[in-house]
Amino acid sequence: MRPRRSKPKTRAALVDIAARLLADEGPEALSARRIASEAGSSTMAVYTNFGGMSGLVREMVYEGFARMENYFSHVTPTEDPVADMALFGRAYRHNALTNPHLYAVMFGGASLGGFSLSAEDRQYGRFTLSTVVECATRCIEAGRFRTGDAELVAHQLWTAIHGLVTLELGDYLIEPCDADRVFEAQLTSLMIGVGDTLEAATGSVASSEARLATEIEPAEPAPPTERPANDHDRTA
Amino acid sequence: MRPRRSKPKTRAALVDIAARLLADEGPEALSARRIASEAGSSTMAVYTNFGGMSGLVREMVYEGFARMENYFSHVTPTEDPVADMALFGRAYRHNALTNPHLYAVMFGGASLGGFSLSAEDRQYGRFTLSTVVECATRCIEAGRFRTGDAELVAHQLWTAIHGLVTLELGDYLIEPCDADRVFEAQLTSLMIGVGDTLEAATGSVASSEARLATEIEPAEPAPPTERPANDHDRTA
DNA sequence: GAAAAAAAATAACGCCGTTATGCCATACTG
DNA sequence: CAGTATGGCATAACGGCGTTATTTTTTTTC
Repeated sequence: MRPRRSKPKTRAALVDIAARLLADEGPEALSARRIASEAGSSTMAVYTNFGGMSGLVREMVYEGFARMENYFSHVTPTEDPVADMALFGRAYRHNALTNPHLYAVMFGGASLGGFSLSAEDRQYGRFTLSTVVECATRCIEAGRFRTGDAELVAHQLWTAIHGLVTLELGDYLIEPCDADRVFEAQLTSLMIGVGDTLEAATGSVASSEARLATEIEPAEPAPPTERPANDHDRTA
Repeated sequence: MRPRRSKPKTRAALVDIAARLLADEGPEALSARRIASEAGSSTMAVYTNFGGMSGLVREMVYEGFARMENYFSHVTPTEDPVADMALFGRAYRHNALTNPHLYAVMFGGASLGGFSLSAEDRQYGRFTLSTVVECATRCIEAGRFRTGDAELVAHQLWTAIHGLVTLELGDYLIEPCDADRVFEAQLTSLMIGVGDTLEAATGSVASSEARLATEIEPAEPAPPTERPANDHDRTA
């Protein structure tokens, strides 16, 4: 005798409300009581649907990586792989600046009362890097990048841009070295650092700038992911 | 009639206990109640001495930057400024890995219940970069770095290494691209990116590795800063 | 010694995540 | 169609948090 199934409205409503609270008011507004109150339900709904706040936060993280992946999917490969790579960097930063609180949660920079992500959660989004690795491979094959390890190159670019974005979101980068300046200089330096020439890198980075507005920024926020609903797997 | 002055023991004791709790158990153990309990006093001590938890956290941040500056001060300039610069990178990472929770608090990566740092606090440690800027100037004067803006170069190196360290502390960097590998590759790439040659950068980065163990790691944790005691300036 | 004033103790307020309990709608079974 | 078990959800409670109003204690100065 299989009993009542939770009406799927509740779960989606909780996710939507949590996402809105996170985006509008930041991580401090993400409380089970607040979310339940706005959903017109009790805090128990959070526990039956997600096993606790951690589960709901994990859902947000998945959503965050889905958005990032959506932006990445709009980087169309061209015959200038280094420009494509620079565009990945711009897309990464654009995603972080568009969803700053979500980005902070994804990479632990958020003030989440106490619940933390599991190791599995942290590694969840690393698959997103696979497109970047492919692009790095094309850069190497084109003779633009020196190193033979595309995955290593992707990690170097990722960690560098992540650091800049993190400090930018934390308001650590101010004039005269504001985030825009450091970012542009860093993009070029990174390409040179892994093997490109000054001239080629400068050109490719410059050409990637226009593509941000045409290819990446118009990307809509991606449909509400509708994940396979892995309820009840509460974290430690 | 000037009244009772707080016996200075209490203030120092609170800072010491908080620092120990942060180092041993992480940011989640940093509660006014817990600290007061371990100090054998009431939570009010936190408010009279620091104006609240934010004030005490700010004190930790100052301590954190003092430790970083202490490590930086052990980077002795040599005739290979690029090796010196690489050593700054190693010192930065060493400091972060030695005081991981403290580093997380300094740059907002910590789960602090809700209290955040003021803009002033965030900019406090940027003076620490001045030694790095000087080193960048020497690199430029030596013809090793291309760009003329030493401050910009310092920011590029800082944000890149910060990103790597942040992801390393969050356990985001796993095999085969573990933190050590990415860090070593990144050090060299960064130097090349800002103008050094592959050969020169490789040599300087390699030579900086031995200096970490001899110059930086032996540096003791720096004396308990004994700051000018700016009590009562509670943050918003 | 007395008085003033700041530090610290006590206890309370309103948050938080979490959970034990119980109701009740639902979806199987017969 | 009726009965029943089962899982979602509301209620209310527990312990912990930062913070604060109130009171007590201690020190300094006259």
